[in-house]
Amino acid sequence: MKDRPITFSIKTRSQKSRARTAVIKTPHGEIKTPAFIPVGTKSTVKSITPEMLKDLGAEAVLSNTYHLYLQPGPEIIKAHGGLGKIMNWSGPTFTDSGGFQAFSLGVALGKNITKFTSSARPGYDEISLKESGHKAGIENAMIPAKIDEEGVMFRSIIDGSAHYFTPKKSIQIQQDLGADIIFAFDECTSPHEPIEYQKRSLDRTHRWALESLKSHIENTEAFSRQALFGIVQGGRHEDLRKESAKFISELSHDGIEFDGYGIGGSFAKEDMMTAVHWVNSILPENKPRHLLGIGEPSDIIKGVMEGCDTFDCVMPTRNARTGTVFVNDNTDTKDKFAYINLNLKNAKYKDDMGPIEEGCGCYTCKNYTRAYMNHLYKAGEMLGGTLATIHNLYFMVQLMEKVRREIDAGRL
RNA sequence: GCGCAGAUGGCGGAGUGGUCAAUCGCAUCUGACUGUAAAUCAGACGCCUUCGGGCUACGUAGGUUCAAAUCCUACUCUGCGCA
Repeated sequence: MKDRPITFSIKTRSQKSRARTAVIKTPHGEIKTPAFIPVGTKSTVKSITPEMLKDLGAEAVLSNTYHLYLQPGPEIIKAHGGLGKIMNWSGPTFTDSGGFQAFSLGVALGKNITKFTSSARPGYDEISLKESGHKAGIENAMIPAKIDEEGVMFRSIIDGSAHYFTPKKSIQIQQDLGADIIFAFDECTSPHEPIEYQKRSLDRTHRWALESLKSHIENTEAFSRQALFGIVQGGRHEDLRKESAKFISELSHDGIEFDGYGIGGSFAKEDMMTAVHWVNSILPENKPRHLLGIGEPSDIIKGVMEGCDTFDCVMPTRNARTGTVFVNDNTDTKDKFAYINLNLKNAKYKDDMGPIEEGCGCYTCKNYTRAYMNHLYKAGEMLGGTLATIHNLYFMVQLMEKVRREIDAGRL
């Protein structure tokens, strides 16, 4: 394993938890970890420019293979010189493999299912599942993602055309897209699948991991400039999670292993960190661990303490567009990371002359009032989404900076 | 003044004898959002309720009918046309 495109240098290891601070060096710059990676699915972080993204302090962007494959197509991105070039983002980039879409466009579609279940409300999910699935009126034959042993048959969400994704295909597309860090093709299972299915799926994901690794190594040019992360699955089951962590961390081809690891899949919110704990007990410490699709600030803190280094999530950007912003809660003296959500569309903000968050250093808070934000949403003006996205991402950046400070100071 | 058309919930606008507290859209209020089919989606939206139901409503006032937002009469108002 020499001359890999990324390096991972640990700076501080916490004595109190599994947290660590480190730096991931990529061909396009450094990422100080723990870090939050904003999601720019279709090669744009929705509603903001790369300059805004840079100004608010973000260090990297994560895009999606499936979406970019369908539109504009990998050849167009390649012709521009890659993902970073086409979107005018000079920093590090990640691409997700499209494996998550096997879930989000498959069993989850239209059914109000997320990757989280709730063990606190047994039976609840099954009921809402049935009802909402019926309500969505999606015929089984029309489901836009169907999984078999070799890959996933996607029905384009744009024009209905059929596209078969295999691990090899996902990797080839990701090589064309040219992100610094790419992910193995996996299956994100629904939390509602029984253990038998989780088991079968895990075997499949493991086979796909090997194929992904082989496909990447085969392309020596791409291999030399792009790091590949393997993905651990296994749902909520201890044996499966541990088996997966062991398999993925030991997997090699021609003596070459993954450059880092993604932790994916479905959880119950209450025991997500238990699953992450099992996994990180096994994953090697000297490589970066990315917790896929997480999350909410409180979840990220837990993930950091369990030894995860990078995180991506649509929550800050999506919530911003739908009117919800994160605000630090300084009244909570016990939790230094306490925060609350404000829904700026609420009537109570229509004459609120204060900024989203008092003392916040973001562009939005320095220049605009809550009343203005409320007005923008009510009027359907897209600037509302833009300004709130700036605030929420700035919040995440500040949160991670604080997390790193706390770890370096030996307090986390 | 005459003729024609029309008056429905915050607004627009369906409904033309019972299944209408009244389709739908907008507005409003609230909630959701965790590897983005998401600048989206869901719920509430006359009043009261012990959530079974009860009450008041479709310009106003009468009338017909077992039953009226729907039919008849008068009135008020609005629009258009003619004087």
